[in-house]
Amino acid sequence: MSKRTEIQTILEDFKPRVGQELTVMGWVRAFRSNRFIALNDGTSMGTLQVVVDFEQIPEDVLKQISFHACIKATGKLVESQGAGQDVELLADTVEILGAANPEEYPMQPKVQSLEFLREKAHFRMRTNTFSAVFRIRHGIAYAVHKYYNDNGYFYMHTPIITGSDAEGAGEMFRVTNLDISNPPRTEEGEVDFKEDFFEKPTNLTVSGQLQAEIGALALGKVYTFGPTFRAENSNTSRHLAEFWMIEPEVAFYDIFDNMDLAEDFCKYLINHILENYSAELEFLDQRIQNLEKNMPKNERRAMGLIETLRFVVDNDFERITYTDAVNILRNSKPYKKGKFEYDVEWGKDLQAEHERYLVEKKFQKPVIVRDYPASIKAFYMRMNDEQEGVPGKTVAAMDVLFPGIGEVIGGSQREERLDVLKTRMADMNVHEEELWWYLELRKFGGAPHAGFGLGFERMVQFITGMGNIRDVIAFPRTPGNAEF
RNA sequence: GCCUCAGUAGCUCAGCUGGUUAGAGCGGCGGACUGUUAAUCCGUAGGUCAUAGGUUCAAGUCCUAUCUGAGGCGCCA
Repeated sequence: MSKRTEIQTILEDFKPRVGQELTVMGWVRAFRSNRFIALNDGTSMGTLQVVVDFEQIPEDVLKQISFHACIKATGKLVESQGAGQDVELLADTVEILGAANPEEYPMQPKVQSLEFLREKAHFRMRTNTFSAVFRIRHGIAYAVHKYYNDNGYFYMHTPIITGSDAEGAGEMFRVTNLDISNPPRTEEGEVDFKEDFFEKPTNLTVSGQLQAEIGALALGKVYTFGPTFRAENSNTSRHLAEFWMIEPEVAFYDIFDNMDLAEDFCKYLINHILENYSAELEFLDQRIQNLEKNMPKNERRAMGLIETLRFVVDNDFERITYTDAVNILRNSKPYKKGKFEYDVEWGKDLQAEHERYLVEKKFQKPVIVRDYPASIKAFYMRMNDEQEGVPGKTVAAMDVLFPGIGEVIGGSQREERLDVLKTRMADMNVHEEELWWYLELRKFGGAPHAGFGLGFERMVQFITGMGNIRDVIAFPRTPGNAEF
Protein backbone atom coordinates (compact mmCIF):
# COMPACT_ATOMS: atom_id res chain seq x y z
CA MET A 1 0.00 0.00 0.00
CA SER A 2 1.51 3.30 -0.98
CA LYS A 3 1.77 6.03 1.59
CA ARG A 4 -1.39 7.93 2.32
CA THR A 5 -1.76 11.36 3.80
CA GLU A 6 -4.41 11.54 6.49
CA ILE A 7 -7.19 13.93 5.68
CA GLN A 8 -7.06 15.67 9.03
CA THR A 9 -3.36 16.37 8.44
CA ILE A 10 -4.18 18.01 5.11
CA LEU A 11 -7.11 20.04 6.42
CA GLU A 12 -5.44 21.44 9.51
CA ASP A 13 -2.27 22.53 7.70
CA PHE A 14 -2.91 22.76 3.99
CA LYS A 15 -0.71 25.70 3.00
CA PRO A 16 2.64 23.89 2.75
CA ARG A 17 1.01 21.03 0.87
CA VAL A 18 -0.58 23.03 -1.93
CA GLY A 19 1.00 21.90 -5.20
CA GLN A 20 2.08 18.54 -3.80
CA GLU A 21 1.14 15.17 -5.25
CA LEU A 22 -0.77 13.30 -2.48
CA THR A 23 -2.58 10.02 -1.98
CA VAL A 24 -5.65 9.84 0.23
CA MET A 25 -7.81 6.90 1.21
CA GLY A 26 -11.21 6.93 2.78
CA TRP A 27 -14.95 6.49 2.49
CA VAL A 28 -17.14 8.44 0.11
CA ARG A 29 -19.60 10.71 1.89
CA ALA A 30 -21.06 12.31 -1.21
CA PHE A 31 -20.51 12.34 -4.97
CA ARG A 32 -21.93 15.51 -6.45
CA SER A 33 -22.37 16.50 -10.02
CA ASN A 34 -20.44 13.47 -11.25
CA ARG A 35 -17.32 15.42 -10.29
CA PHE A 36 -16.96 16.15 -6.56
CA ILE A 37 -16.27 13.49 -3.97
CA ALA A 38 -16.51 14.37 -0.29
CA LEU A 39 -14.01 11.96 1.26
CA ASN A 40 -13.72 11.17 4.96
CA ASP A 41 -11.13 8.85 6.48
CA GLY A 42 -12.22 8.95 10.10
CA THR A 43 -9.34 11.15 11.25
CA SER A 44 -11.68 14.07 11.91
CA MET A 45 -15.11 15.48 11.18
CA GLY A 46 -13.80 17.01 7.98
CA THR A 47 -14.02 15.82 4.41
CA LEU A 48 -11.53 16.44 1.64
CA GLN A 49 -13.02 17.35 -1.72
CA VAL A 50 -11.61 15.08 -4.39
CA VAL A 51 -12.28 16.38 -7.90
CA VAL A 52 -12.47 13.87 -10.72
CA ASP A 53 -12.50 14.46 -14.45
CA PHE A 54 -14.77 11.90 -16.08
CA GLU A 55 -12.57 11.85 -19.16
CA GLN A 56 -9.60 10.67 -17.08
CA ILE A 57 -11.34 8.11 -14.88
CA PRO A 58 -12.58 4.79 -16.34
CA GLU A 59 -16.34 4.55 -16.41
CA ASP A 60 -16.54 1.36 -14.30
CA VAL A 61 -14.55 3.11 -11.58
CA LEU A 62 -16.74 6.19 -11.77
CA LYS A 63 -19.84 4.02 -11.40
CA GLN A 64 -18.57 2.49 -8.19
CA ILE A 65 -18.00 5.82 -6.47
CA SER A 66 -21.03 5.52 -4.21
CA PHE A 67 -21.96 6.29 -0.63
CA HIS A 68 -19.43 4.75 1.80
CA ALA A 69 -17.46 3.04 -0.96
CA CYS A 70 -13.79 2.98 0.04
CA ILE A 71 -11.47 4.62 -2.44
CA LYS A 72 -7.87 5.61 -2.95
CA ALA A 73 -7.21 8.81 -4.86
CA THR A 74 -3.93 10.29 -6.02
CA GLY A 75 -3.45 13.74 -7.43
CA LYS A 76 -2.34 17.30 -6.87
CA LEU A 77 -3.56 19.35 -3.93
CA VAL A 78 -4.71 22.76 -5.11
CA GLU A 79 -6.53 25.73 -3.64
CA SER A 80 -10.22 25.25 -4.19
CA GLN A 81 -12.20 27.32 -6.65
CA GLY A 82 -15.39 26.49 -4.76
CA ALA A 83 -16.54 28.29 -1.66
CA GLY A 84 -16.99 25.43 0.78
CA GLN A 85 -13.37 24.40 1.30
CA ASP A 86 -9.82 25.76 1.26
CA VAL A 87 -8.20 23.00 -0.76
CA GLU A 88 -9.15 20.07 -2.93
CA LEU A 89 -7.40 17.17 -4.58
CA LEU A 90 -7.44 17.01 -8.37
CA ALA A 91 -7.43 13.25 -8.85
CA ASP A 92 -5.24 11.75 -11.55
CA THR A 93 -6.18 8.23 -10.51
CA VAL A 94 -8.99 6.79 -8.45
CA GLU A 95 -8.93 3.20 -7.25
CA ILE A 96 -11.90 1.42 -5.69
CA LEU A 97 -10.60 -0.33 -2.57
CA GLY A 98 -14.02 -1.56 -1.50
CA ALA A 99 -17.22 -0.95 -3.40
CA ALA A 100 -20.49 -0.56 -1.48
CA ASN A 101 -23.33 -1.56 -3.76
CA PRO A 102 -26.06 0.99 -2.97
CA GLU A 103 -28.80 -1.46 -3.88
CA GLU A 104 -27.82 -3.60 -0.91
CA TYR A 105 -25.96 -1.28 1.45
CA PRO A 106 -28.33 -0.27 4.27
CA MET A 107 -26.72 3.05 5.11
CA GLN A 108 -27.99 6.15 3.33
CA PRO A 109 -26.66 9.66 2.93
CA LYS A 110 -29.17 11.24 5.26
CA VAL A 111 -30.09 11.43 8.91
CA GLN A 112 -31.00 7.94 10.09
CA SER A 113 -32.53 7.10 13.43
CA LEU A 114 -30.29 6.03 16.30
CA GLU A 115 -32.51 2.98 16.79
CA PHE A 116 -31.91 1.86 13.22
CA LEU A 117 -28.19 2.52 13.45
CA ARG A 118 -28.01 0.52 16.69
CA GLU A 119 -28.91 -2.53 14.61
CA LYS A 120 -26.12 -1.66 12.18
CA ALA A 121 -23.35 -1.40 14.76
CA HIS A 122 -20.81 -2.54 12.18
CA PHE A 123 -21.54 0.45 9.97
CA ARG A 124 -22.67 3.18 12.32
CA MET A 125 -19.14 4.31 13.18
CA ARG A 126 -18.92 5.64 9.63
CA THR A 127 -21.56 8.28 10.36
CA ASN A 128 -20.73 11.78 11.52
CA THR A 129 -22.54 11.31 14.81
CA PHE A 130 -20.93 8.05 15.82
CA SER A 131 -17.46 8.87 14.56
CA ALA A 132 -17.66 12.05 16.65
CA VAL A 133 -18.86 10.12 19.70
CA PHE A 134 -16.13 7.51 19.39
CA ARG A 135 -13.34 10.00 18.84
CA ILE A 136 -14.52 11.81 21.97
CA ARG A 137 -14.80 8.51 23.83
CA HIS A 138 -11.16 7.88 23.04
CA GLY A 139 -10.31 11.40 24.13
CA ILE A 140 -11.94 10.92 27.51
CA ALA A 141 -10.19 7.58 28.03
CA TYR A 142 -6.86 9.19 27.21
CA ALA A 143 -7.60 12.07 29.58
CA VAL A 144 -8.37 9.61 32.38
CA HIS A 145 -4.90 8.11 32.15
CA LYS A 146 -3.24 11.49 31.68
CA TYR A 147 -4.99 12.97 34.71
CA TYR A 148 -3.98 10.17 37.03
CA ASN A 149 -0.49 9.81 35.65
CA ASP A 150 0.13 13.56 35.99
CA ASN A 151 -1.16 13.44 39.56
CA GLY A 152 1.04 10.57 40.72
CA TYR A 153 -1.44 7.71 40.59
CA PHE A 154 -0.60 4.19 39.48
CA TYR A 155 -2.83 2.34 37.02
CA MET A 156 -3.78 -0.98 38.56
CA HIS A 157 -5.32 -3.98 36.80
CA THR A 158 -7.80 -5.69 39.05
CA PRO A 159 -9.18 -9.12 38.16
CA ILE A 160 -12.04 -9.61 35.72
CA ILE A 161 -12.84 -13.00 37.22
CA THR A 162 -13.57 -12.87 40.90
CA GLY A 163 -14.08 -15.57 43.48
CA SER A 164 -15.93 -13.29 45.80
CA ASP A 165 -19.66 -12.68 45.51
CA ALA A 166 -19.67 -10.20 48.36
CA GLU A 167 -18.78 -7.09 46.41
CA GLY A 168 -22.27 -5.89 47.06
CA ALA A 169 -23.03 -4.26 43.74
CA GLY A 170 -25.75 -6.40 42.32
CA GLU A 171 -26.29 -9.55 40.28
CA MET A 172 -23.23 -11.24 38.81
CA PHE A 173 -22.47 -13.32 35.74
CA ARG A 174 -21.29 -16.81 36.62
CA VAL A 175 -17.99 -17.93 35.09
CA THR A 176 -17.68 -21.68 34.67
CA ASN A 177 -16.51 -24.34 32.31
CA LEU A 178 -18.72 -27.03 33.79
CA ASP A 179 -21.16 -28.68 31.42
CA ILE A 180 -24.22 -26.68 32.40
CA SER A 181 -26.62 -29.19 30.92
CA ASN A 182 -25.13 -31.90 33.09
CA PRO A 183 -22.99 -30.46 35.90
CA PRO A 184 -21.22 -32.67 38.43
CA ARG A 185 -23.18 -32.94 41.69
CA THR A 186 -22.31 -33.47 45.34
CA GLU A 187 -23.91 -36.23 47.36
CA GLU A 188 -26.51 -33.67 48.47
CA GLY A 189 -27.43 -32.96 44.84
CA GLU A 190 -25.89 -29.48 44.72
CA VAL A 191 -23.70 -28.43 41.81
CA ASP A 192 -20.16 -29.44 42.77
CA PHE A 193 -17.96 -26.41 42.10
CA LYS A 194 -14.93 -28.36 43.39
CA GLU A 195 -14.98 -29.85 39.89
CA ASP A 196 -15.00 -26.43 38.23
CA PHE A 197 -11.93 -24.71 36.76
CA PHE A 198 -11.18 -22.62 39.85
CA GLU A 199 -12.53 -25.29 42.21
CA LYS A 200 -15.02 -22.74 43.53
CA PRO A 201 -17.85 -20.61 42.16
CA THR A 202 -16.53 -17.58 40.24
CA ASN A 203 -18.13 -14.57 38.58
CA LEU A 204 -17.30 -11.62 36.38
CA THR A 205 -16.33 -8.63 38.45
CA VAL A 206 -18.86 -5.98 39.43
CA SER A 207 -16.18 -3.68 40.82
CA GLY A 208 -12.43 -3.55 41.26
CA GLN A 209 -12.72 -1.52 44.42
CA LEU A 210 -11.90 -4.10 47.04
CA GLN A 211 -8.70 -5.05 45.22
CA ALA A 212 -7.93 -1.39 44.50
CA GLU A 213 -7.96 -0.85 48.27
CA ILE A 214 -5.07 -3.33 48.45
CA GLY A 215 -3.21 -1.15 45.96
CA ALA A 216 -4.00 2.08 47.80
CA LEU A 217 -2.66 0.65 51.05
CA ALA A 218 0.66 -0.10 49.34
CA LEU A 219 1.18 2.40 46.51
CA GLY A 220 -0.82 5.22 48.07
CA LYS A 221 -2.71 6.43 45.03
CA VAL A 222 -4.06 3.96 42.47
CA TYR A 223 -6.87 3.76 39.94
CA THR A 224 -8.45 1.06 37.88
CA PHE A 225 -10.04 1.46 34.48
CA GLY A 226 -11.57 -1.67 33.10
CA PRO A 227 -14.68 -3.54 32.10
CA THR A 228 -17.33 -4.24 34.71
CA PHE A 229 -20.28 -6.60 34.51
CA ARG A 230 -23.72 -6.48 36.04
CA ALA A 231 -26.32 -9.15 35.38
CA GLU A 232 -29.16 -6.90 36.48
CA ASN A 233 -32.22 -6.96 34.25
CA SER A 234 -31.95 -3.23 33.73
CA ASN A 235 -33.73 -1.74 30.75
CA THR A 236 -32.91 1.94 30.78
CA SER A 237 -31.00 4.47 28.72
CA ARG A 238 -28.22 4.58 31.32
CA HIS A 239 -27.49 0.93 32.15
CA LEU A 240 -25.33 -1.66 30.44
CA ALA A 241 -24.56 -5.24 31.39
CA GLU A 242 -20.95 -4.61 30.34
CA PHE A 243 -19.54 -1.18 30.96
CA TRP A 244 -16.25 0.50 31.82
CA MET A 245 -15.58 1.93 35.21
CA ILE A 246 -12.84 4.11 36.62
CA GLU A 247 -12.10 3.59 40.29
CA PRO A 248 -9.50 5.72 42.04
CA GLU A 249 -8.59 4.61 45.55
CA VAL A 250 -6.44 6.83 47.75
CA ALA A 251 -4.75 6.25 51.09
CA PHE A 252 -5.05 9.00 53.71
CA TYR A 253 -8.04 10.57 51.93
CA ASP A 254 -11.26 11.29 53.76
CA ILE A 255 -14.69 11.90 52.25
CA PHE A 256 -13.94 15.59 51.65
CA ASP A 257 -10.66 14.87 49.84
CA ASN A 258 -12.66 12.32 47.86
CA MET A 259 -15.24 14.91 46.82
CA ASP A 260 -12.49 17.33 45.80
CA LEU A 261 -10.90 14.62 43.68
CA ALA A 262 -14.20 13.69 42.05
CA GLU A 263 -15.00 17.27 41.13
CA ASP A 264 -11.53 18.07 39.87
CA PHE A 265 -11.41 14.86 37.84
CA CYS A 266 -14.78 15.44 36.16
CA LYS A 267 -13.84 18.99 35.26
CA TYR A 268 -10.50 17.86 33.86
CA LEU A 269 -12.14 15.31 31.58
CA ILE A 270 -14.67 17.82 30.29
CA ASN A 271 -11.99 20.46 29.78
CA HIS A 272 -9.82 18.06 27.85
CA ILE A 273 -12.64 17.44 25.37
CA LEU A 274 -13.56 21.14 25.13
CA GLU A 275 -9.94 21.88 24.28
CA ASN A 276 -9.24 19.02 21.89
CA TYR A 277 -12.49 17.99 20.24
CA SER A 278 -14.26 21.26 19.48
CA ALA A 279 -15.27 20.22 15.94
CA GLU A 280 -16.90 17.06 17.29
CA LEU A 281 -18.65 18.97 20.07
CA GLU A 282 -19.92 21.59 17.67
CA PHE A 283 -21.31 18.90 15.41
CA LEU A 284 -23.04 17.13 18.31
CA ASP A 285 -24.31 20.44 19.69
CA GLN A 286 -25.81 21.31 16.31
CA ARG A 287 -27.28 17.84 16.02
CA ILE A 288 -29.14 18.22 19.30
CA GLN A 289 -30.41 21.67 18.33
CA ASN A 290 -31.75 20.34 15.03
CA LEU A 291 -33.41 17.49 16.86
CA GLU A 292 -35.00 19.77 19.44
CA LYS A 293 -36.27 22.27 16.89
CA ASN A 294 -39.47 20.30 16.55
CA MET A 295 -39.95 19.75 20.26
CA PRO A 296 -42.08 21.81 22.62
CA LYS A 297 -39.98 24.33 24.55
CA ASN A 298 -40.29 22.66 27.92
CA GLU A 299 -38.74 19.45 26.55
CA ARG A 300 -35.68 21.17 25.13
CA ARG A 301 -32.39 21.48 26.97
CA ALA A 302 -32.06 24.67 28.95
CA MET A 303 -28.54 25.18 27.56
CA GLY A 304 -26.73 23.96 24.48
CA LEU A 305 -24.24 21.11 24.81
CA ILE A 306 -21.06 23.18 24.77
CA GLU A 307 -22.67 25.80 26.97
CA THR A 308 -23.56 23.09 29.49
CA LEU A 309 -20.02 21.71 29.51
CA ARG A 310 -18.52 25.17 30.01
CA PHE A 311 -20.98 25.86 32.80
CA VAL A 312 -20.06 22.65 34.62
CA VAL A 313 -16.35 23.40 34.31
CA ASP A 314 -16.71 27.02 35.46
CA ASN A 315 -18.88 26.48 38.52
CA ASP A 316 -18.40 24.67 41.81
CA PHE A 317 -20.47 21.54 42.27
CA GLU A 318 -23.15 21.96 44.92
CA ARG A 319 -22.34 19.92 48.03
CA ILE A 320 -25.08 18.88 50.41
CA THR A 321 -25.73 16.09 52.87
CA TYR A 322 -28.42 13.49 52.42
CA THR A 323 -30.22 15.07 55.38
CA ASP A 324 -30.11 18.49 53.65
CA ALA A 325 -31.45 16.85 50.51
CA VAL A 326 -34.38 15.34 52.36
CA ASN A 327 -35.21 18.71 53.95
CA ILE A 328 -34.96 20.53 50.62
CA LEU A 329 -37.16 17.96 48.91
CA ARG A 330 -39.81 17.97 51.62
CA ASN A 331 -40.03 21.77 51.35
CA SER A 332 -40.12 21.71 47.56
CA LYS A 333 -43.11 22.65 45.41
CA PRO A 334 -43.48 19.27 43.71
CA TYR A 335 -43.41 17.55 47.09
CA LYS A 336 -46.06 19.80 48.57
CA LYS A 337 -48.21 19.46 45.48
CA GLY A 338 -47.87 15.68 45.61
CA LYS A 339 -46.06 15.56 42.28
CA PHE A 340 -43.45 13.00 43.35
CA GLU A 341 -44.35 9.39 42.74
CA TYR A 342 -42.20 8.26 45.67
CA ASP A 343 -42.27 9.66 49.17
CA VAL A 344 -39.31 11.45 50.65
CA GLU A 345 -38.50 10.22 54.11
CA TRP A 346 -35.23 10.13 56.04
CA GLY A 347 -33.87 6.58 55.73
CA LYS A 348 -35.28 5.91 52.28
CA ASP A 349 -33.06 6.14 49.22
CA LEU A 350 -33.50 9.14 46.96
CA GLN A 351 -35.34 8.22 43.79
CA ALA A 352 -34.40 9.35 40.29
CA GLU A 353 -37.19 11.96 40.35
CA HIS A 354 -35.79 13.44 43.57
CA GLU A 355 -32.24 13.56 42.26
CA ARG A 356 -33.48 15.17 39.08
CA TYR A 357 -35.28 17.85 41.06
CA LEU A 358 -32.13 18.69 43.02
CA VAL A 359 -29.86 18.77 39.97
CA GLU A 360 -32.09 20.17 37.26
CA LYS A 361 -34.50 22.43 39.17
CA LYS A 362 -33.07 23.42 42.53
CA PHE A 363 -29.34 23.85 41.84
CA GLN A 364 -29.13 23.51 38.05
CA LYS A 365 -25.62 22.08 38.22
CA PRO A 366 -23.86 18.92 39.39
CA VAL A 367 -24.63 18.08 42.99
CA ILE A 368 -22.64 15.94 45.41
CA VAL A 369 -24.81 14.33 48.07
CA ARG A 370 -22.98 12.79 51.03
CA ASP A 371 -23.60 11.16 54.41
CA TYR A 372 -26.33 8.71 53.48
CA PRO A 373 -28.19 6.54 55.99
CA ALA A 374 -26.05 3.52 56.86
CA SER A 375 -28.97 1.17 56.30
CA ILE A 376 -29.14 1.80 52.56
CA LYS A 377 -25.42 1.71 51.77
CA ALA A 378 -22.71 -0.94 51.39
CA PHE A 379 -20.86 -2.56 54.28
CA TYR A 380 -17.44 -1.07 53.49
CA MET A 381 -18.52 2.57 53.83
CA ARG A 382 -17.16 4.38 56.88
CA MET A 383 -19.58 4.92 59.75
CA ASN A 384 -19.96 8.58 60.68
CA ASP A 385 -20.10 9.92 64.23
CA GLU A 386 -23.57 10.91 65.31
CA GLN A 387 -24.45 14.40 64.13
CA GLU A 388 -26.88 16.91 65.54
CA GLY A 389 -30.12 17.22 63.62
CA VAL A 390 -29.57 13.90 61.88
CA PRO A 391 -32.17 11.33 62.86
CA GLY A 392 -30.12 8.16 62.26
CA LYS A 393 -26.75 6.61 61.63
CA THR A 394 -24.97 7.70 58.49
CA VAL A 395 -21.95 6.60 56.47
CA ALA A 396 -19.40 8.72 54.62
CA ALA A 397 -20.83 7.92 51.20
CA MET A 398 -21.12 10.31 48.30
CA ASP A 399 -22.95 10.36 44.98
CA VAL A 400 -22.16 12.84 42.23
CA LEU A 401 -25.32 13.65 40.30
CA PHE A 402 -25.23 15.15 36.80
CA PRO A 403 -28.05 16.80 34.89
CA GLY A 404 -29.82 14.46 32.50
CA ILE A 405 -27.84 11.40 33.58
CA GLY A 406 -28.22 11.16 37.34
CA GLU A 407 -25.54 9.30 39.22
CA VAL A 408 -22.19 9.48 37.46
CA ILE A 409 -20.06 8.73 40.50
CA GLY A 410 -20.68 6.70 43.63
CA GLY A 411 -18.01 6.56 46.29
CA SER A 412 -17.14 6.68 49.95
CA GLN A 413 -14.56 6.87 52.62
CA ARG A 414 -13.86 3.23 53.53
CA GLU A 415 -14.28 1.76 56.96
CA GLU A 416 -10.72 1.29 58.25
CA ARG A 417 -11.62 0.28 61.85
CA LEU A 418 -11.57 -3.49 62.08
CA ASP A 419 -14.14 -3.82 64.84
CA VAL A 420 -16.60 -1.42 63.25
CA LEU A 421 -16.20 -3.18 59.89
CA LYS A 422 -16.79 -6.61 61.44
CA THR A 423 -19.97 -5.40 63.09
CA ARG A 424 -21.21 -3.89 59.83
CA MET A 425 -20.48 -7.10 57.93
CA ALA A 426 -22.35 -9.15 60.47
CA ASP A 427 -25.31 -6.75 60.34
CA MET A 428 -25.42 -6.89 56.57
CA ASN A 429 -24.88 -10.62 56.32
CA VAL A 430 -21.50 -10.46 54.58
CA HIS A 431 -19.41 -13.49 55.45
CA GLU A 432 -16.01 -12.82 56.98
CA GLU A 433 -14.45 -16.01 55.57
CA GLU A 434 -14.89 -14.81 52.02
CA LEU A 435 -13.23 -11.48 52.67
CA TRP A 436 -10.55 -12.57 55.11
CA TRP A 437 -7.92 -10.66 53.16
CA TYR A 438 -10.05 -7.50 53.20
CA LEU A 439 -10.21 -7.72 56.98
CA GLU A 440 -6.47 -8.33 57.25
CA LEU A 441 -5.87 -5.06 55.41
CA ARG A 442 -7.35 -3.39 58.50
CA LYS A 443 -5.59 -5.66 60.92
CA PHE A 444 -2.10 -5.01 59.53
CA GLY A 445 -0.98 -1.55 58.52
CA GLY A 446 -4.41 -0.17 57.73
CA ALA A 447 -5.04 3.49 57.05
CA PRO A 448 -7.93 5.83 56.42
CA HIS A 449 -8.68 5.81 52.70
CA ALA A 450 -11.36 6.67 50.20
CA GLY A 451 -12.33 6.22 46.58
CA PHE A 452 -15.11 6.15 44.08
CA GLY A 453 -16.37 4.59 40.89
CA LEU A 454 -17.09 6.68 37.84
CA GLY A 455 -19.27 5.18 35.12
CA PHE A 456 -17.23 5.82 32.00
CA GLU A 457 -20.11 5.57 29.54
CA ARG A 458 -22.22 7.91 31.64
CA MET A 459 -19.49 10.50 31.43
CA VAL A 460 -19.26 9.94 27.67
CA GLN A 461 -23.04 10.38 27.54
CA PHE A 462 -22.85 13.64 29.41
CA ILE A 463 -20.02 15.07 27.32
CA THR A 464 -21.49 14.01 23.95
CA GLY A 465 -25.10 14.73 24.90
CA MET A 466 -26.19 11.31 23.65
CA GLY A 467 -29.47 10.30 25.26
CA ASN A 468 -28.98 6.54 25.26
CA ILE A 469 -25.94 4.82 26.80
CA ARG A 470 -26.11 2.21 24.01
CA ASP A 471 -24.95 4.89 21.61
CA VAL A 472 -21.70 5.70 23.39
CA ILE A 473 -20.25 2.17 23.48
CA ALA A 474 -19.39 0.43 20.21
CA PHE A 475 -21.07 -2.87 20.99
CA PRO A 476 -23.58 -2.54 23.81
CA ARG A 477 -24.46 -5.54 25.96
CA THR A 478 -27.94 -5.31 27.43
CA PRO A 479 -30.56 -7.89 28.46
CA GLY A 480 -31.33 -9.96 25.38
CA ASN A 481 -28.68 -8.32 23.24
CA ALA A 482 -25.11 -9.46 22.61
CA GLU A 483 -24.91 -9.08 18.83
CA PHE A 484 -21.61 -8.12 17.18
C1' G B 1 -38.81 -7.37 36.52
C1' C B 2 -43.02 -3.57 36.08
C1' C B 3 -45.86 0.34 33.27
C1' U B 4 -46.82 2.98 28.60
C1' C B 5 -46.38 3.56 23.40
C1' A B 6 -45.09 1.78 18.62
C1' G B 7 -44.21 -1.96 14.42
C1' U B 8 -47.15 0.15 6.86
C1' A B 9 -41.60 0.45 0.62
C1' G B 10 -34.30 0.29 1.79
C1' C B 11 -35.06 4.75 5.63
C1' U B 12 -38.60 8.38 8.08
C1' C B 13 -43.59 8.56 8.29
C1' A B 14 -49.22 9.56 6.51
C1' G B 15 -53.40 6.32 6.04
C1' C B 16 -59.84 10.13 9.92
C1' U B 17 -64.95 6.81 13.47
C1' G B 18 -63.35 -0.77 9.45
C1' G B 19 -65.55 0.25 3.09
C1' U B 20 -62.79 0.12 -4.10
C1' U B 21 -56.64 -0.97 -7.41
C1' A B 22 -52.03 1.21 0.01
C1' G B 23 -49.64 7.10 -0.25
C1' A B 24 -45.57 10.92 0.44
C1' G B 25 -40.57 12.56 1.21
C1' C B 26 -35.79 10.75 1.18
C1' G B 27 -32.82 6.67 -0.73
C1' G B 28 -32.20 3.12 -5.14
C1' C B 29 -32.27 2.42 -10.46
C1' G B 30 -32.22 4.86 -15.73
C1' G B 31 -31.25 9.56 -18.04
C1' A B 32 -29.51 14.95 -18.22
C1' C B 33 -25.73 17.98 -16.07
C1' U B 34 -17.99 19.35 -15.68
C1' G B 35 -17.49 24.17 -10.09
C1' U B 36 -20.90 21.02 -6.73
C1' U B 37 -21.55 21.89 -1.02
C1' A B 38 -27.88 17.72 2.27
C1' A B 39 -26.20 19.57 -5.67
C1' U B 40 -30.28 20.12 -9.11
C1' C B 41 -33.83 18.46 -12.98
C1' C B 42 -36.72 14.48 -15.73
C1' G B 43 -38.32 9.41 -15.60
C1' U B 44 -38.99 4.65 -13.00
C1' A B 45 -39.31 0.25 -9.84
C1' G B 46 -40.18 -1.06 -4.71
C1' G B 47 -45.15 -3.26 0.14
C1' U B 48 -47.69 -11.37 2.70
C1' C B 49 -49.30 -3.41 6.25
C1' A B 50 -44.14 -7.63 12.44
C1' U B 51 -46.06 -12.96 13.11
C1' A B 52 -50.18 -16.33 14.31
C1' G B 53 -55.15 -16.77 15.38
C1' G B 54 -60.07 -14.44 15.79
C1' U B 55 -64.59 -10.93 15.03
C1' U B 56 -67.07 -9.10 10.45
C1' C B 57 -70.45 -9.12 4.22
C1' A B 58 -65.70 -6.46 4.50
C1' A B 59 -59.52 -5.67 8.61
C1' G B 60 -53.46 -1.77 7.58
C1' U B 61 -57.66 -0.06 10.77
C1' C B 62 -61.26 -3.93 15.97
C1' C B 63 -59.92 -8.26 19.62
C1' U B 64 -56.25 -12.06 21.65
C1' A B 65 -51.41 -14.12 21.90
C1' U B 66 -46.33 -13.93 20.51
C1' C B 67 -41.96 -11.41 18.75
C1' U B 68 -39.17 -6.86 18.11
C1' G B 69 -38.12 -1.79 19.29
C1' A B 70 -38.59 2.82 22.08
C1' G B 71 -39.70 5.77 26.49
C1' G B 72 -40.45 5.76 31.82
C1' C B 73 -39.67 3.18 36.68
C1' G B 74 -36.84 -0.13 39.87
C1' C B 75 -31.56 -2.02 40.56
C1' C B 76 -26.84 1.05 39.98
C1' A B 77 -21.83 3.45 37.47
